[in-house]
Amino acid sequence: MPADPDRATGALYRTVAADLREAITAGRYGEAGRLPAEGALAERYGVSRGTVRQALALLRADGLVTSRRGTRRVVLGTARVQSFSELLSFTHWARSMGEEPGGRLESLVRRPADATECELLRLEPGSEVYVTLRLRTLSGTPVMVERTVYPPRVGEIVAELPADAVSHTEPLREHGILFTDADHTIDVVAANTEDARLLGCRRGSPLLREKRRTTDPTGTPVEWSQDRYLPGTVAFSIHNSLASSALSRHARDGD
Amino acid sequence: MPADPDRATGALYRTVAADLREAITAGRYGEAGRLPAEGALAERYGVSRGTVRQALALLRADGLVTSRRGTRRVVLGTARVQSFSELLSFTHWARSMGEEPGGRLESLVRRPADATECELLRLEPGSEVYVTLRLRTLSGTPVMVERTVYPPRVGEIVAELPADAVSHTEPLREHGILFTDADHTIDVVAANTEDARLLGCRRGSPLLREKRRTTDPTGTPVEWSQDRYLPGTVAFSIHNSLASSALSRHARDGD
DNA sequence: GAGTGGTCTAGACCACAAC
DNA sequence: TTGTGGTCTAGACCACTCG
Repeated sequence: MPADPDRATGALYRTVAADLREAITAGRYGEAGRLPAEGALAERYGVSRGTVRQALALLRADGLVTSRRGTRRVVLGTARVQSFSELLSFTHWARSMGEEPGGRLESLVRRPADATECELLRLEPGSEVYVTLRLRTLSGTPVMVERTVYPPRVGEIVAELPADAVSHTEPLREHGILFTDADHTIDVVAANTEDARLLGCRRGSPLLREKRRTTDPTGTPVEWSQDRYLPGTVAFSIHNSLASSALSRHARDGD
Repeated sequence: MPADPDRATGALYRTVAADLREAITAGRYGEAGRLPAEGALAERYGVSRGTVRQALALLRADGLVTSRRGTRRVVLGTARVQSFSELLSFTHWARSMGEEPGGRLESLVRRPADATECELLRLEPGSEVYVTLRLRTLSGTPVMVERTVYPPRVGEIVAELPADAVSHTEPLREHGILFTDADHTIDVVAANTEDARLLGCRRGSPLLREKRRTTDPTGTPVEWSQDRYLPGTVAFSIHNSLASSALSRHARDGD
């Protein structure tokens, strides 16, 4: 049973969105079919037009439907349902695909943060951070090396986890650490000696790198991570439109 | 003079959003400062609260501010302004960075579409497509190889362009071909013989690949492209939140 | 308890697409 | 000309955070 973020809260517009999403995925409006008018949907669901528009905004952001003044909305494609949580948690993601996630904590050290880390985690100079190095596997096969830097408040909790704990984001959530916003940067990097040893590839061979900075609801950074994937194991997908674009392309930015 | 998507239309909420974005970027609310309440902003701008909320939704989608029930919004970071058009057009993007975009059309052929292309461009089996191969440069240095497949309607226009035309999206816009939605997939691929020759790298060396399918306002596909970048030249950035996530991670998907 | 953002309503007018 | 989505308003109530 897949999680359904649209029904996460009791909000009416989420219910409407979930229902429409289901109908679209089931092909009930056709491949490139047109949706009913907003007014018609409002009547069908017994809600106001504003509520229907909130629901449709969710679907539009996901790239499920278009929206254009003057004409009905058109079905663009079918859903790629992946919750924010699935994206941040390797464990959650793997399980949602039916794969068995594994991992090994290679090291966990506590040390003073360097200048970059202080800036990214918004810490006072000289603060200590907790740094983890993990090897991640899918069904036993090495897939990714993960280097994460935690601020003290979060690192203290991570340090208490058993070394063989598979998921780390779940225990953190139970301790009241929430992940709500993330900035990702994706590029290619050459494997260093450590990467090569852990992943079983050659030093210098290419890896897909995702750098990620995650914050909690108050805007306080809770983690800064650098994940390196073996080529051919994963790909990242993004939807994008004239109306809303959270994706951008940058010239080379250092390490 | 940078383009300002927020002021693109005469919509009030875009004006408000542009103003707030400017204030945030100028640091007028501090590094992790709190925004005024929605009601206060409504009064300041002389608009209703609903309009203020529309404006704030734009900033939230860009990862500029948080939003949480019960407390004021918090400034998350400063703007990474990049329009949809900058993202799709190599030429537009390069110029916005102050670099000189260059390019060379290596080949343009017209041939029957294969099964994959028919599906992606939603064409009848046996339809013809136009396929281009371009080398893209920044200030004379090779950066990227671009292979694009166009449906007939679009390809006919591209085929008429002079071989030394730098931009292709701009002429297309003038011919009434609009780009409004795109799906991107990012991964790593090994350079083939052709890539290596054009980019001046070794065969088999890693390239950052972006696959992209773009549609117009009616949902009709207008291009399918595969761009391959030399490592260290570009990176892709995405913002993401519990409220809206257009990003997802996939297990290896074929070619 | 006071302040704040989240949700919902009912209505209005406009800009645009399509017939 | 008709129908559609885009924009805007004014007001209401609720859920939540914080002191």
